[in-house]
Amino acid sequence: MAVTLNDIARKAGVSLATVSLALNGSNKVNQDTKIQIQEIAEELNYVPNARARALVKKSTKTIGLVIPEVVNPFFAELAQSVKDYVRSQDFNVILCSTDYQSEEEMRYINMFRSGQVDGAIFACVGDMMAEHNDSIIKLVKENIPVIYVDRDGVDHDLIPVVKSDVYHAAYQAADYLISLGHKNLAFAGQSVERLEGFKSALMKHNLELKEKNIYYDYLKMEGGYAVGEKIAARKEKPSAVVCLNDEIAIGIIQALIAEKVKVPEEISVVGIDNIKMANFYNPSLTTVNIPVSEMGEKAAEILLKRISEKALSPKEKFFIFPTELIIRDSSRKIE
Amino acid sequence: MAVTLNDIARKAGVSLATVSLALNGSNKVNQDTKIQIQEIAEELNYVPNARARALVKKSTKTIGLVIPEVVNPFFAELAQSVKDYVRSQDFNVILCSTDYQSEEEMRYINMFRSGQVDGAIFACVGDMMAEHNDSIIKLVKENIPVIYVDRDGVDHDLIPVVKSDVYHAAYQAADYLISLGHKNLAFAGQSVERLEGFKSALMKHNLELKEKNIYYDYLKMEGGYAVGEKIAARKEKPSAVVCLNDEIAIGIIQALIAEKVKVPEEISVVGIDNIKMANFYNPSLTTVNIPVSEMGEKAAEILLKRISEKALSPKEKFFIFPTELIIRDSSRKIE
DNA sequence: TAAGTTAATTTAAACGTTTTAAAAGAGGGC
DNA sequence: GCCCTCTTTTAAAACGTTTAAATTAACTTA
Repeated sequence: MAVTLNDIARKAGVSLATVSLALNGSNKVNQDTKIQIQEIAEELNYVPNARARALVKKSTKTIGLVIPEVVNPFFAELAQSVKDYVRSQDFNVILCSTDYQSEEEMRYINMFRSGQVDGAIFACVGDMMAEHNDSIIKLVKENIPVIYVDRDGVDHDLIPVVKSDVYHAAYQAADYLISLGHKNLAFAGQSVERLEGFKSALMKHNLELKEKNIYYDYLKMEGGYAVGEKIAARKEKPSAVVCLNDEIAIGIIQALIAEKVKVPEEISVVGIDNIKMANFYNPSLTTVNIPVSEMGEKAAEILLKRISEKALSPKEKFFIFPTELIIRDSSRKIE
Repeated sequence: MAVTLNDIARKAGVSLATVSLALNGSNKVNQDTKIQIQEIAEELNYVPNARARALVKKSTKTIGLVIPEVVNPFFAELAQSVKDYVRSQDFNVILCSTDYQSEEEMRYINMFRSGQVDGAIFACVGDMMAEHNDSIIKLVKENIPVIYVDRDGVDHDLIPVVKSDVYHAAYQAADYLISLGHKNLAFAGQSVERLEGFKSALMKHNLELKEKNIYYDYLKMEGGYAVGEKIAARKEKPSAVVCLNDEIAIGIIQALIAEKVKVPEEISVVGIDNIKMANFYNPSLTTVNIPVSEMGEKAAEILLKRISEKALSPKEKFFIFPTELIIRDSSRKIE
């Protein structure tokens, strides 16, 4: 059986309270006793029982990280950076991937209410989870702080939001393509904010947006591939495509190439995110960088701060990160 | 404040024990009382306190998953499948990525000893962590079951191992290239088992292995790129390269293309793992599939079984998964 | 009607910590 | 020897569950 404070107390001939105090470095226990107790603890290979400690301290030193999926470079990087930061503060992270299932997110919210975590980060694309915002706010009111990362359509005093300016990112991508001479632009992916940014660039240059140039399809690489095939099949093709993210862009390019449409010679394709693979893809991908690691770190940082401060309403509410156009080989001037 | 069993008991006019029994569906509490209690619990929005429950049940319904990094498609997929399985059994997973740091793995082992998890999966490439095997075995003796996934150089009765036959995978890759007429093969990456498999294929066909054709370099995409540059700079180049994994293969191809060496026309490149990107890369990557999802699910399954059974020594020890050659566009017959 | 059964409920201990208030001990000054 | 102060130690409550054992009530049965 695992050794407890009691075992040490017996062996040292002192009370269990003294042992607890000693091992927690209290200065009201005698130096000699303290050292002796620490030695015995060492000798018995004592490790404090995290479950018992969690009960009395009302804290598990664990946070929940809710993301749609880990098998997605963007969220993987987010997870990595969140984990790195909280780990430096002796916290752990429970991996809560929902696979885009609304009920699964709800299950996590309930798990959080049970006190298994001290706080949580919700990162989510789209607003399919909007129905849960009320439950999440309840969570916060029950003193489980929450941070949103890039979650659309949310605005509540109790929940800080860390986000990048994806509206601007889409604008940058489109604006850049237009500056290369493109006039017939398409957009792929389902994101209100990004689509709006895209539109605003067209508007600024008095370009028309054709409805058939918008592909609202599903978001992964396979979905991108399907869109690429559709584009390749068109008689009169757009000369450039802005994609919701790099994965979709890669899917589209792959399909275009398979259908003998040359990228970037015939069609320029631009992504958003700047995942690592964007730089290693062939052709390397022009994209708009979203500083996801910095965002994850910031989210983790403010979450832990809120956990330790226990103040219900945060002082700052928005943390917006700038995006940056990264020009590579999947885009080029139109002849 | 959060509502407790006591609050419900008071409101229902029964003892706290009855409430506990009722909410846990015990059949020794009267139907009517049970229903009444459940209604009150519902009304008060009661959620059992996971910390208290963990203390008395000596279980957190949480496992630890130790991997080098999530930002790596292979481990991301492993994490996903492990999470999916344990979640179906109402368990959670703590994400323990070590970033290849030995001390970090040790910190996790200590965390596990504190009873924050009911069991753990250690997935690790290479044997850089061999120094910890003793500590891990201690963990198991303290009744925290452990499963290894693809961890080399380990053989202990208390620890089941889930692995793929990577020796054979490398053999398959090399054997296939040789069957295409290649005679001057290179190998990239640091893995004893895979290199041995590679060698055995050469041996079988009486091909010579040149020392300069082995690139022991570091394992990520950037490392692959560096190797690709070195190969491109050689006067007399190998005609085919077998890589430790797909990421390295992609890095190599990217460098070769950048240096105007055509893949597969001049050099065939074959990976191992069959990550999703292998199918979307350009050229699509010939590789050897490792069924990582199945492996993750199996590991999770036997871990949970061991947790529930509490038997120290497992019946079965090895779970080996077959690999499969996937032929795509990054390899071709030699002229 | 007393003893025996069964069903429903409660009491109380247990899990292993932390922490507060109180007790005990040590030393000093008078 | 007594009081005071300061340091060190301890007892005990608390955290919110689960659960074995004990109690109570209601009902059978001889």
